[in-house]
Amino acid sequence: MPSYTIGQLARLSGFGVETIRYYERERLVREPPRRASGYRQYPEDTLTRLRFIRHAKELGFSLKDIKDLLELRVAPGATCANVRKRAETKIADVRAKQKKLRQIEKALVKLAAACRGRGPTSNCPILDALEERGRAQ
Amino acid sequence: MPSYTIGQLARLSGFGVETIRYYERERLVREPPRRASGYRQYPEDTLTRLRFIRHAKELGFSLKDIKDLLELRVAPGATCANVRKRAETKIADVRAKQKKLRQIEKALVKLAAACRGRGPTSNCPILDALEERGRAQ
DNA sequence: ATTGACTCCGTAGTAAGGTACGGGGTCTAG
DNA sequence: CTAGACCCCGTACCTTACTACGGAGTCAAT
Repeated sequence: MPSYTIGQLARLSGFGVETIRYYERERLVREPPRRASGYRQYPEDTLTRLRFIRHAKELGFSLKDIKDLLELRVAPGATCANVRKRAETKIADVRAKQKKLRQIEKALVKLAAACRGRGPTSNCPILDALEERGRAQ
Repeated sequence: MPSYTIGQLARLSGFGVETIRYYERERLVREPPRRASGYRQYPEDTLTRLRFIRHAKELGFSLKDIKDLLELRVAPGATCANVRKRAETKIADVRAKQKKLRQIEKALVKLAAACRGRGPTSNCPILDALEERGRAQ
């Protein structure tokens, strides 16, 4: 199985080397084994994990949220009932986010459709669609 | 039509007074008219806007992103073609976010379903579903 | 008229999430 | 066997997005 140095991982994941070290300190990625020289040797799955972190960040999860999500797998001694309960909370969060995104999407589509590509912005009729949609809780 | 003091707006929007003043400095909300005393008098639509900001923040948009979204309405002198192009870029962003959320949701649902509520976590078979899904670009 | 809550402003401080630096050791291709 | 690229560590610094402070004026009710 392949293994990576921190620099290779940085290139492949799109994070900086310093950021990966920071995530290690913050326990978002596990401490990898080292070679004799002290160099970190990362297993493949660290890359998977880093990519997950990237996606989750773009979706507005904090590093703490992401840690919680990742720990749904590993929480030592936690019961399945507990894991399930926490998963269900996260599912509700995720669904709420999707709903809000659908509202914003709908408003943007309306906006784009209303613009026929001529005239100044102030002549576009539904330019406040975004705020109309934003009003919905 | 109703108007609000900054404190009323704070209570209704869930932001602090200081945060609203900060958003004014950062041009996320327009400077409201003042009464003789210098007190701010906000129109109703500022509340709508603040609620929109709240939702967008939860979805991982930065204040700069949010400003861009809000300015799709007001950009002075911008052509409709331009607005439409920018709206379409945002639509693509929003759809990508939704896709990622659906993947995370699916993984969480699988996780919750796999847990029958008994035994320790380590006995749950599909606890790495999250990372499996996270792998998908 | 006074009291208590609210508002004004500018400026300073804080928390999260990185990002850079610097002095040193390591690795590998030529 | 050495140059250039990479890695080690700790610490300091930076940006974003608030949050708090403090001294002064305002407002509404008693």
